[in-house]
Amino acid sequence: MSECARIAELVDRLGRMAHGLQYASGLNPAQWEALRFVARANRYSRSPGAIARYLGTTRGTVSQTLIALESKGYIRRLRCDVDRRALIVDITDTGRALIENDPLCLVLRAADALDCEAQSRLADGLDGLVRAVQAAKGMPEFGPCLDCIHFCPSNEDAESCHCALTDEPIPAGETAKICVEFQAAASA
Amino acid sequence: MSECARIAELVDRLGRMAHGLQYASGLNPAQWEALRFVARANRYSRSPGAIARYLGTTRGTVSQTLIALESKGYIRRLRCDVDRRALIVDITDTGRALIENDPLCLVLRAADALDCEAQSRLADGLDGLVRAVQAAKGMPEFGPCLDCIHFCPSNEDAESCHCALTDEPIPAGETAKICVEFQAAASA
DNA sequence: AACAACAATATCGAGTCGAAACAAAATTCC
DNA sequence: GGAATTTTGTTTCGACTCGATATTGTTGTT
Repeated sequence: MSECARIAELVDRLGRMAHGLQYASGLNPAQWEALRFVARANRYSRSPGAIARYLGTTRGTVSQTLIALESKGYIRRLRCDVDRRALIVDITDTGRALIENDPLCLVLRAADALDCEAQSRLADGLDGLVRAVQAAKGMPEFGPCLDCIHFCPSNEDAESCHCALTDEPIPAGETAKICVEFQAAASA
Repeated sequence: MSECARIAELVDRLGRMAHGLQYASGLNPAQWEALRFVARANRYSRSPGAIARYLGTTRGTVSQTLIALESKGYIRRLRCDVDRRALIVDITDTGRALIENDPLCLVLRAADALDCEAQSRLADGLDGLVRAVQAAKGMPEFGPCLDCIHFCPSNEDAESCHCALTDEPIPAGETAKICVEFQAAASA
């Protein structure tokens, strides 16, 4: 069997395992994935539509996933003042506490056992795969402001970076969060 | 962010992508995964129970998945003569043809773009992850007869290997198939 | 100001999932 | 040999997913 076929099989297997692990704490995989995203996305990206694009699913499905998460008390859905069609999703304290018990931490701990060198090689390999498939299927990229082409770091003060797209300042705590509008900057 | 957390995130993302890709040709992810397994498993491992263990799901779910696959004409379910509770699942010619269009081949082609060295490092890294998580969750391993502790290669003739567990001969075409009873042989 | 085009989300029906209850066949234990 | 136990697959049920359609809000044009 070629190395490629082995990789495809392992990806399949790992995906299935990750899927199974995420039936935990009364949530299902889609709910865990949405909650995780909400915890890591910046305020422009916490809408049902953006979540759907990130998860590669439909807005209808996300709508129901979020209703389920809200009824369990892990998120809040607030009507946006500027655009009254839109919803802004926020994680609650209970939700943040739940994330601490993320079932995928098991994968994380498994990765922890590898040596440093192997870790970064594995991460790079995975990253290449993800990018290649994303490109092949025309999926959006998503990434943190820090690595985005629209990110303008401030010269004077790390507190006052801003986004060239929205022309708004980016609070210090938000620069590492995921954004819908992400476009990879030039270098790797 | 630590390298480990990046790995966990990429695994999550890759899993979600694989999930989404598998809504294709009128099947869903569970059906693709079951069909793929049936195509690769030896005759002792093509039962609903074994499929459930492989996929990390329940027998009830697999039962329904198989009924769906049979109604679409991709598999057959035959009552076993020896144990009349058991079913043996067989892939049909239509099913075999469908597998040629496996949506996960996209991942395979993405892996193809990597250079040889990177491929085997990625495969080894993934393999380590899969094993670690399997061990942590007490999941069964699954593997081909060739790498199994019960496999007895024949001295005289490659045609007549046999299994020390069932004490039956293993046809030549079956030695690379996946088995429920798999136990990894000593060396890596 | 009216109207059309567009965008964000909600709703609905068909199909699926996991868990638990169930039935049938095989095995174990007296 | 026969009752209890285990194993195997199915059925049922409530919750969820998916994709299509409907609803509601926004924006641009005349």
